[in-house]
Amino acid sequence: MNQPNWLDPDELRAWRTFVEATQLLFDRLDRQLQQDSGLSHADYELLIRLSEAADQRMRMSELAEQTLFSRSRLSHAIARIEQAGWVRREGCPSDKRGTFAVLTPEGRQVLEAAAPGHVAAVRHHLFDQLTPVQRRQLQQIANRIREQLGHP
Amino acid sequence: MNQPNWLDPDELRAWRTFVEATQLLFDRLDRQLQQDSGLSHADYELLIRLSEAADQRMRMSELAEQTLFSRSRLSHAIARIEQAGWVRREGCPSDKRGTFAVLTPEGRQVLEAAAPGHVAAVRHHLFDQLTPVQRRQLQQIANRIREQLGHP
DNA sequence: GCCGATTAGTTGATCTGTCAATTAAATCCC
DNA sequence: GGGATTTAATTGACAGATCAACTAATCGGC
Repeated sequence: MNQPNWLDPDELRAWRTFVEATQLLFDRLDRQLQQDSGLSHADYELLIRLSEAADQRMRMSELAEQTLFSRSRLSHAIARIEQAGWVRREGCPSDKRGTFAVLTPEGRQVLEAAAPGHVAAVRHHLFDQLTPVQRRQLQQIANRIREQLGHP
Repeated sequence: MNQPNWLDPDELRAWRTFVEATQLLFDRLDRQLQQDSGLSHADYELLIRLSEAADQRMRMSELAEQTLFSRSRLSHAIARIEQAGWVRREGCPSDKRGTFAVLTPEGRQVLEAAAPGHVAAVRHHLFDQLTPVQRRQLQQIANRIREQLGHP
């Protein structure tokens, strides 16, 4: 790291294109969700993970892990969507430190209303733009990066 | 968009892997910058764009475009790093509505101190993980997405 | 069984980003 | 050349994220 090993022009171009593309993509998806359903992408992520969990519930710490939220962020976020009536908290009987976040029927409804539009947007802005081969390439590239960053 | 065209399992896996990988990557790079140089990635982006500009200066609106910041966000962000002494503002003589953001020598120093570590991190977490072929694939995929989102 | 260390989760202060409104100058165009 | 429109940039209020500090329960030895 002493004499910096600068990015060559191709790498720099690839890096900036990548940053720009992901930024634009996530911004667009966020906006779509927000406008069509009043959900932030964070909210959506939380609700969908809960909807997939057994009994519509998950321990806070597991939810944090799955969504890559910090515990603090998760506490605040759950407090907000609890306020909105989309989840409720339940204590864990076997570990009294623990809390379950539980998806409410209202939360499920909101999610079900939001999902088709969101999925359509992901499809439209991402998968429809890629060939099947590219989709596999992207999967492999992303997987490599993720693994290296310690998510095996 | 009526009967939702759900993602098939491969697509879902690819999507989640992609989201997770980008999240982890950007988080990691942010943290590295913050800890080693006290810069957020946003700060870094602003400083480097200015450092590349003719005369170390750029109009606010152009800087906003290049970095994909909203104007409001840029105003606030520049106010903060101006406070830190890394840029100053200068009025534009030919268009009195306009403002230039100008990199100060202190700003340049901070940037020069931050850059090698940041570049090394990008290299380590991204390019070193990819084959040259994959790097080209990523560039093309990102480019396709970016173009479709209206950045030709 | 009990004391230190760890783990689960929350809280409040602070920072950053967004949104809508505002100011001021330039441009359009008749 | 003067009134409507557009463009550049800022501002303030609010929403969301981070960070450090905190509480409370469990675990791990011994």
